[in-house]
Amino acid sequence: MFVRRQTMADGAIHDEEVLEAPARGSADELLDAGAQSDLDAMRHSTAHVMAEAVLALFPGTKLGIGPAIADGFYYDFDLGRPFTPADLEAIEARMRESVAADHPFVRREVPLADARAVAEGQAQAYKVEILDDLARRAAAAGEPPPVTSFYEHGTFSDLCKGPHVASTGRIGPFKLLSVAGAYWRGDEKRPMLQRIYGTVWASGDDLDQYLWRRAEARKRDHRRLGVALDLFSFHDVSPGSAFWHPKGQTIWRTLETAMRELQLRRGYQEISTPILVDKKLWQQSGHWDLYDANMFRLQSEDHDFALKPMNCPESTFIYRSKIRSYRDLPLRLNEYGRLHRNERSGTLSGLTRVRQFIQDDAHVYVRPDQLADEIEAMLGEVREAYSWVGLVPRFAFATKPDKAIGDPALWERAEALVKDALDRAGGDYKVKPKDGTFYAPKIDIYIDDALGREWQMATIQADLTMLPERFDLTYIDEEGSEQRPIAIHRAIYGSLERFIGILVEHFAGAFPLWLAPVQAVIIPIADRHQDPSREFAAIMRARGLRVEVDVSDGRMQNKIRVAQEQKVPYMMVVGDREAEARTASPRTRAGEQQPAEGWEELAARLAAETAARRPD
RNA sequence: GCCGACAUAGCUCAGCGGUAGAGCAGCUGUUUCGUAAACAGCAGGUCCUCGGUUCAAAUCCGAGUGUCGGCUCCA
Repeated sequence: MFVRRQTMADGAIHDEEVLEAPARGSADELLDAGAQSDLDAMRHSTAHVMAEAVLALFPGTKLGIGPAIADGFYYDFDLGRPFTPADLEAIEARMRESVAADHPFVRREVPLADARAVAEGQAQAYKVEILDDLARRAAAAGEPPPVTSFYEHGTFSDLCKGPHVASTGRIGPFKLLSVAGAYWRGDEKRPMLQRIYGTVWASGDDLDQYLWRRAEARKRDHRRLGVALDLFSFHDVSPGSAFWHPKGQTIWRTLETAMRELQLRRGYQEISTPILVDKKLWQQSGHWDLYDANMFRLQSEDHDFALKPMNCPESTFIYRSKIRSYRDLPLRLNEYGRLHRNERSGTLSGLTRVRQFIQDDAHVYVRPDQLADEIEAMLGEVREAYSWVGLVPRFAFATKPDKAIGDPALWERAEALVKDALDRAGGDYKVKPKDGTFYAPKIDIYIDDALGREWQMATIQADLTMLPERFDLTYIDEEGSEQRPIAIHRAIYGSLERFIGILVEHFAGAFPLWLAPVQAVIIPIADRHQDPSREFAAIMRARGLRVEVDVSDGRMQNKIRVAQEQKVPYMMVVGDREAEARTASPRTRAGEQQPAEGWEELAARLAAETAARRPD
């Protein structure tokens, strides 16, 4: 499944696992020895077999690392040139030979110094570096150099903590998937290696199912469906920025309207602030130093400006436009501001990674004693909004990163308050150390979509530093003295672009009635049914429904097919019977035929369904 | 940004040194039809851009632009 692996904790624990791992054993025994699953062990073993094949076919290749990952494995190689598709086929064939030969995996423990000598002898520079790192880490912890382990199968041997399956014959059906460049240790200043990705499963059925899931994910790809459903497009005149077509914009406005309704109920007030902002603001906020690489800058009349990458600093101008009393708080200011972030060209991707986007952003200024209640209420906002589209949020608590501004004491206080709110809201959450923003600890909200893929969506940040301190925000308390408010930054959909992209894939383009850009298509059978159809459409539109009449020259069957392909929730055929009786029997896009109803009743029923914002 | 691949009609794609093709969509005509494709005809292209090689370039080479797969899973 598309489950994201947890990142491992520190290295010391792994060293213990290494020492306890048996020299040989069944996959189950090895599992007991510390692998997350026998599947992981098998995936790791497959990576070894791939490395064996690569070394056999391309002697002198330097090995990077080759871990198991979600759904498969990879191995990084340095052979001085990229792999070709033909290389992959040859490697795969060579791997099958190794699997057929059923070589046992043998574990051998070697003192670190000896291992280093071996790796150096084989000119495996990356392995030498790994060993040196291990030695350095042990030294830093005041421990003796650890004993390392090698796993051998056939003539191949690789530095590896294990565990592995008993022999290469235990490796299930596999397939090499792709090659990609990958920097050594993810660092763009280091050499670029060639990474081969592969997948391996316990059974042929599992492999087929995985490949089917990949194919299904491709079919649901919002970039494909966005074109097919006429929602949006991208053009090289503005890379990373969507052009919204009428239907996509309808989805957008519908989501926005729903959120505005929620915000009104929760006491938010909407503001709007400029996009083009003087450098001095960004210097004051800290963005100029810490967010520099992500800002688009421009100059005019000797002034430096930047397009805003975030709305937050400007909202403080509205806060400070008058003296605030403790009675004014919480002050909830929301803004649908257009943001620009200069993402590196190679990272742009459809609607999920863009340079220009709009968030359903808000900044809520609270007294410290109000923070936990407010955050708890926001978690409720998230649950409500996500229920409209059938998503269930999960929460993660992200703490202070290394690159941060502000007084450490304030950070400590902010983290304690956020944690308190999370605990009070109940439910599980995981902790992501050092994953906060440079100005605030935060709660990140994740969902799993219909294909089980995890996405990061909303965020709630408790800021005691950037806005309150740097912009000197105050309120007057009961005693008449000045106090600092806390600023909560919060977005629920997050970026509307990204949210819609995820929804397209989640629903495979079949949006629920309340969100569908066209909610119903009325299909006249013959030309004489066009006027009655228009009359019916007018009744539907009077109820606020988004309805089209298909007056094209096609046959009814074809019109149904087109509406099906456009994933329109309801189709209403109008022929002699319907025109006469002023009724319609809706056909759903699931192919279900509903009983005939009068035009007025049907319009009222669909309008009520729309207002309910149900996710199905 | 870096590595690799790709870029042909609105869409999906074929053609891979010798004057540009299909299906769908579009337009026109015929058809007026009961719940997933009526029939016929027509039109549609600086083959991403710029430069080079060649008698000849969509095709080969180079540069640029954009898109896609990655660069975050740490023996």
